[in-house]
Amino acid sequence: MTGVLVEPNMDKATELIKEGLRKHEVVLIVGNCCVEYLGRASSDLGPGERIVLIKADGALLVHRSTGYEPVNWMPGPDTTYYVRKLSGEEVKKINGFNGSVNWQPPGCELSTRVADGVLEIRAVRRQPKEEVHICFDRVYLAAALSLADTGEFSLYASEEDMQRAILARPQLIEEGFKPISYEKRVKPGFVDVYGTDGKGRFVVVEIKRKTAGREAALQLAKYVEAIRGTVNREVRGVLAAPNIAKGVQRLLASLGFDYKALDPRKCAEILQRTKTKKLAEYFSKSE
Amino acid sequence: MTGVLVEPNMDKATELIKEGLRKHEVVLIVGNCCVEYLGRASSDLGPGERIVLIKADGALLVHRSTGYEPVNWMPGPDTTYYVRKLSGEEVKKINGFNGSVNWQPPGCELSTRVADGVLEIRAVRRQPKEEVHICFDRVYLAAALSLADTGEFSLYASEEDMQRAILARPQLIEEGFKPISYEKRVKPGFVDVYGTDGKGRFVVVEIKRKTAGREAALQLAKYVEAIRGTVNREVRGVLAAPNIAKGVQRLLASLGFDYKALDPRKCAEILQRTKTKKLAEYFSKSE
DNA sequence: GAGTGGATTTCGCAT
DNA sequence: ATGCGAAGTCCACTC
Repeated sequence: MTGVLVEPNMDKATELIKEGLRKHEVVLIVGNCCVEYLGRASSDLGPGERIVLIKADGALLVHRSTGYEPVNWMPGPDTTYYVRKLSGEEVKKINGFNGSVNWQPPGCELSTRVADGVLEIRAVRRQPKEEVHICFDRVYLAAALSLADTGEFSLYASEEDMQRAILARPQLIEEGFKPISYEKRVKPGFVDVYGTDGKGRFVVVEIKRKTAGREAALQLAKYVEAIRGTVNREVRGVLAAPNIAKGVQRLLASLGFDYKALDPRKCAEILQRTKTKKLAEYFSKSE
Repeated sequence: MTGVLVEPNMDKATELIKEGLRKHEVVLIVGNCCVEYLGRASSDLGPGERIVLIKADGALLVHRSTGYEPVNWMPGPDTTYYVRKLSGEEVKKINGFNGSVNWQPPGCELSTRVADGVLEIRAVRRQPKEEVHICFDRVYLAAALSLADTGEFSLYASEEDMQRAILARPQLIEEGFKPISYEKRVKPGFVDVYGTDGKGRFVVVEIKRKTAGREAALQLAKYVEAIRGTVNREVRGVLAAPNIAKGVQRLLASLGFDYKALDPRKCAEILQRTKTKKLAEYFSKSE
């Protein structure tokens, strides 16, 4: 951690903030401010005490005292970009800053200035073109933080995880199910998982990691119809989801499709217990 | 502002945090921590230095050093709920805390405890059932903040605002344009604004608050076709948007429709300058 | 309470 | 760069 100032005067606060921004540290400001936004929309926020967070990648958040979302913000620059090394033809993908990189990111610019006891912070972004202006007339707390954070983040049971779990253990759908492909391209979109059942019929599996609603059933119908138009064999539809919205069960039945309860946490557990492959590795030589 | 502690020991930090939570203040913690989430999904976040923000309504955010989004979070309790007054039958809608309310919200519970020099914060939510656990082994900065924030937030130029601006000042579309109705029901959906031009032809206006893409032109085409099928008069289509995607201009021309540049900020300014009515008030006696 | 649609959505991946 | 789809989306509104 670098510096914390409590009830600083504007000059001291500005100095700390400028230095923190220059070093790409995380800057934290609590104070009385107004905020203006111009860009994808326009907004004005009258005076009030707020928390402003400027992150190492230039992301800026203005938080009020309630609510999950910031009242105003500027996303960080798009930190995924390619760098062609000067000493060769190697192309490298860089995600975000890694501390040693000390060149300006292409997307976002932060600047500060003080005039008449008012601290103004401007964040400007080029793509899309937008600006956030913050004016502080009081600063209660200012901090420039050098956060060391290498902890790994794991999220279990995303939709892709559920796909992987099904490919790793096809009987999650039903005994005899054999996957042929995943993300199969059809006219209306992509089929989550595609395979055959114990009787050789084609099976289209639509996965939802949350309660399956009407749109899931209709999406499945689109895919099944699309495939029926291209193959000369019976095609079944299976909706795999942790649960199913009230009434959609009947819609599904009227469409002639099946529902298979599939718990994402269980998928997460399966993926944790069993050796997992990447999706592509399940079909190294198939369509 | 209530209290700020820099490099406090765990007991002092805990005391401040507990007191801040009890008083529904905004609590800010910077330190080394692990985070676990259980609920709609599951996640684990290994050790690292982060910023934790707990807001007055119980919303909890765990921010890493980069990115717009918190790595873990708990939304505030659903703060829109109904209270039936004991002294009568009146039913009142309450949105969030207003400081004087000192009873626990029904949605979320926060608790803290210290064991072996580790500060643990637990946030539990009932609907949907989920939990966030944060364990700090180091705290660099802890603050309990009483933020006075009554500033009004205004966002300009939603699509509805643009509708209102057009109804208030029809010449934004073109001289001679006379609105007949808004949100007119037709088979495929709703026409944003519907009216006549200076030569008595019907005009269908499709509004986009952002760059109009291909889908906007096609949507307009659907509406125009639908109306052509029901009336025996010429029907024009006008796409009103701040700008138009490359190539869509030509699509629009080939469909025989017009494009009218319409800046949402200008709409916002018009609505600010002119006395505004609610949408319905423009057509108190028409369909 | 559940469902529907919008967002200054953000974020990631593919083309 | 653009476009598409998912998200622990959140959030406001309607039924």
